[in-house]
Amino acid sequence: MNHCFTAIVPYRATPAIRARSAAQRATIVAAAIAVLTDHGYAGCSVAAVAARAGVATGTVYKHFISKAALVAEVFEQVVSREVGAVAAAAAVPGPLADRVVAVLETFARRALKVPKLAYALLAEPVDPHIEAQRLAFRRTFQGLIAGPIADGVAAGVLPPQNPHLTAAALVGAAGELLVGPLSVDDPPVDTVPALIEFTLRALGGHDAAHA
Amino acid sequence: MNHCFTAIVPYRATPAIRARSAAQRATIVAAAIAVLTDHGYAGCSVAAVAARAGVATGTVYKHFISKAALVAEVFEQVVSREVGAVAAAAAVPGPLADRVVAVLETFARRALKVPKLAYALLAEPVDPHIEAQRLAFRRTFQGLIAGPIADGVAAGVLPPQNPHLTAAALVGAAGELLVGPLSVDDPPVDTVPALIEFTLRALGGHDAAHA
DNA sequence: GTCTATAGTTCGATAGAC
DNA sequence: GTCTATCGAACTATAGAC
Repeated sequence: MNHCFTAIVPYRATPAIRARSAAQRATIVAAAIAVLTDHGYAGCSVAAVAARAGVATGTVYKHFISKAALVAEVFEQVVSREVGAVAAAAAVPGPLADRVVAVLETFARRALKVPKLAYALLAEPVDPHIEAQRLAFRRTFQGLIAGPIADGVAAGVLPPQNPHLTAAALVGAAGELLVGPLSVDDPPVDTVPALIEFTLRALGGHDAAHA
Repeated sequence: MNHCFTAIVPYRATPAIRARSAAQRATIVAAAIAVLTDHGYAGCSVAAVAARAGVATGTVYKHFISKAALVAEVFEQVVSREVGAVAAAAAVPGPLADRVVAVLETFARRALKVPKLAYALLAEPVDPHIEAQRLAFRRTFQGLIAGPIADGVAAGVLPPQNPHLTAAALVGAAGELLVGPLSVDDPPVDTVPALIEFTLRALGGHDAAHA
């Protein structure tokens, strides 16, 4: 009788083990978000993330093939969260121009609360692969505000314009406008009002919104 | 007497050699710009640049320590050229709002003429070091249009606004608005008019400009 | 998970300049 | 004659496909 048989029975993770592994993975991602929030991408070393998660550095690589893979998942989660928050703001009833403003205001206010994180997501130099995620992120945001703009144009409360182009311009404007304030320790208080004014003027709906 | 002295006289490049080397370096940079213009950053391999310059790949590394160093110089040259062109557009006399429009229109028209190159400079995922150059590039552009905006506000032809924030928003808007059109083969013809309309509305100077 | 393809980098040989 | 610039093939690492 050969007991190799038992030896070669492949390792099968029990549900408990699998759950533990998933929990550890989630802990690591959460730790990475925390580090990113506190110290930005520059301070987001694998060692720092591991320490924050209470695991060894090598453990991170049991769950992610590389730092880039970890960061990619972090970006995805954070972006999903932000998109959700912003989409909720877009769903409130009210004048169409105000919905667009609500989206951008929500986006900006949330960004200014976690400046390091927002800067990492918006502008901080990162690896090309993550850079590609940014492009997708922006496109998603554009989609969220192109709808209300198109409705506003159709309803005649906004002047004729290509909704997708205006949406792209507004997303770019919001991002770039935030980059400066996000880089300093004390973001100036007039950033959000400035963005709102800019948006209302750019939509051409300042008067229309009051109609 | 020891004739080692003559032997250890170090090699000193003659002016002719130095000029030749500088010319070759310039040739390589020009070739890199050409490749970037034709095929974007994705097609900008060292081998492709060397072939275009008519030199061997190894020769590139005699002038640049790495591909990143080459690309950094390429970016710097191209950006200088664009900044110069745009600064000239900003210098023409006329209503202040129109100067801002002229800057953005010049920027956009030039970009649309060399879409691959412009996309590489504006949005294509590149290495972090080059990414940092982009941030500086944008800040330079902001400076170019913040002046006329401030003048316009001071003169009362533009509504009250923080010129630097509006400038940042407009730069971001122009960049983001161009990303889409630059990615497709045939950029839509309405991109530049849309940018101009957007800019005039955002400045709040549509009426003021006609005054 | 392995394999292939591609791209950045390096290095020894050669040819030509001083 | 010595020394160096140039070449281009080889190496290595990484990314994407099966």
